[in-house]
Amino acid sequence: MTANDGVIHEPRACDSALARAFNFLGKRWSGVILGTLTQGPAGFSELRRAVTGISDSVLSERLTELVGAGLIERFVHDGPPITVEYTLTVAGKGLLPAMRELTTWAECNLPA
Amino acid sequence: MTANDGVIHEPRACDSALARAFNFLGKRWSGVILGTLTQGPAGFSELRRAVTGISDSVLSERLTELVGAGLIERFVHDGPPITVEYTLTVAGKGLLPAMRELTTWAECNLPA
DNA sequence: CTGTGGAACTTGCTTTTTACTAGTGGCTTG
DNA sequence: CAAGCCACTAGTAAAAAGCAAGTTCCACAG
Repeated sequence: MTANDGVIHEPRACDSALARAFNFLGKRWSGVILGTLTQGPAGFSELRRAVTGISDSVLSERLTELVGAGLIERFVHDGPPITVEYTLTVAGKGLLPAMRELTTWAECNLPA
Repeated sequence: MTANDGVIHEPRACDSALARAFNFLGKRWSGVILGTLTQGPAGFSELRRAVTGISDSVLSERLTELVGAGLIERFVHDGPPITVEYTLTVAGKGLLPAMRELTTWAECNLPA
């Protein structure tokens, strides 16, 4: 160690912010749920239908997580016909541009 | 069915392109691997160090998948000291803008 | 030439996540 | 009041991820 003191081969880490993002998005279904919600609020069954393939329990779990993370909100409208509505929070809406980028990318680069 | 023929309450599906994107990105680690590779090519061990927490077997699997999907390429430089290098393909590089969006979003909305 | 160590994986086994039913309680519809 | 939708919760089985070790090829130290 003669000349390059201090510059100890930084091991090239992935951006920690990106890593944090993929703590949520890297979980199966989260991205699609968020993506669906970008089109507007939805109820539980509506989401289940939109996110083809997901099961009730996992949807419930993912929603709880995302609410906990502050990306979506859960509103209970008690009618009498009590309904639940999930919407994006401000933080969640911030994902819109990224989602759009992702969508256009997928359209060009991922054949169906 | 009198006036609204054809407009049968479309069940609001998530954009299929987005869903396709999350077929890859929705898997644990894929996003971070791709994100690391946006900073330049890397070898296996380099990736293992960059993607903190991933195991060898999963990294190997993810890389194979991503190669198969055409997002990254695997080059074998046989020296004698034979080394392998993973780089983004053109399709993979197309993810850059989306990644950037995601990173800035995470910086603002996801506290460490 | 023996020993240490890195690169790039693969294999085998355990633990965590997901998925697949079912079931609950409130409320509407016929 | 039976049948059905909504929003979930519970229980269990299958799939994925994690962990630890082993492998081959090579380089460098002693």
